[in-house]
Amino acid sequence: MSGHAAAVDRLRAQGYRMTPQRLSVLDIVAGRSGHVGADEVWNQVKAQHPYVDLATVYRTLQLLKRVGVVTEVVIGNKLHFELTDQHNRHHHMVCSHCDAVQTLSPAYLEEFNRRLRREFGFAPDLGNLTIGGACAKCRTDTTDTPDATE
Amino acid sequence: MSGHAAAVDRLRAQGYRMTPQRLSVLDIVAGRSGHVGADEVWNQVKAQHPYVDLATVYRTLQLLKRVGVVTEVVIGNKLHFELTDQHNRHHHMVCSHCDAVQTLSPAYLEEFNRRLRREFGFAPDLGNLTIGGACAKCRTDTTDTPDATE
DNA sequence: TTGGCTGTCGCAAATCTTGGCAATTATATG
DNA sequence: CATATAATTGCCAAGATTTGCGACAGCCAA
Repeated sequence: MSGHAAAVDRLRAQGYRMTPQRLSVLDIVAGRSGHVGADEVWNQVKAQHPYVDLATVYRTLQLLKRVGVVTEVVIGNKLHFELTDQHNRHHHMVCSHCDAVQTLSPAYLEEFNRRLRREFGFAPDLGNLTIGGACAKCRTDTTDTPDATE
Repeated sequence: MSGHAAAVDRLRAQGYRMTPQRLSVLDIVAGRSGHVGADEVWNQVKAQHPYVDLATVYRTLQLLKRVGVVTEVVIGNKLHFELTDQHNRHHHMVCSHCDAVQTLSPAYLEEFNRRLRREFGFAPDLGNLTIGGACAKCRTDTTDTPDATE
């Protein structure tokens, strides 16, 4: 409940409104420690508001993402979302073999971030950065060591 | 035609076959300096083989990607592909406002790559890395400076 | 309060991508 | 060159996500 007031403010500040549907979506994402799939969010939303459409859930998640309240993580072919934690920002390493997700401190990319801004004027949105690859476990499991790693 | 022989060898070496469809897809991607959308590939493939299915194009592109012949770039919500240039590897910076694409030397991520392997045993597939964000032009155009940049 | 403007929603259709399955074809072998 | 076999294709449909649109609701001005 605490974080919701802030989210409402953020929406209002940009001319958006807080609706029951949006509150519900926010509740569900906020109620998780990790990330949630869009479909999962929908299922839970329907428990409270059976009439809510899946499109609304998607739109809401994209909205919350745009406003900075939630963060999008691409896992496999599906979109997942998690509450943006201002005090514990992190990136994601997703194993393309087993879809396992590890978090990564932004410290690892600070220098990189600065260089992109300085040298290209490009402001990377690393909040949405997801790094694909092979996790330690799957690397030993598979015979074909992916060397397209550069 | 020159690069194709190498591609054929790569496929054969892993037990795959070279079919007219695959050759056609390869031709088209190779005929571009930049990246091509899957649909665009399909349209051009159909000019030569009208019966080819879109699914085949997607499967072929994924195959060529797996073998390392082409590289996948996510632009907007669509998949694009380009010929993998062994001698000029690069990453992509995609502006989320105007979908402009800039290339980035892998040198910028060498240190990062090494740390991930060393500290996590995670082998990042940076060949597929695409960094979203706001390009220099769009940053000045937009009023809402995206600070969710971390 | 009454309009009017704008943001939202539900619904349906469209778009992009992937998967199942039977028919077809590339390739090694005799 | 004919044959066997496994890879590949086409076709179809499903899954995931986005978009267009008409209806509706909140909010500000008069």
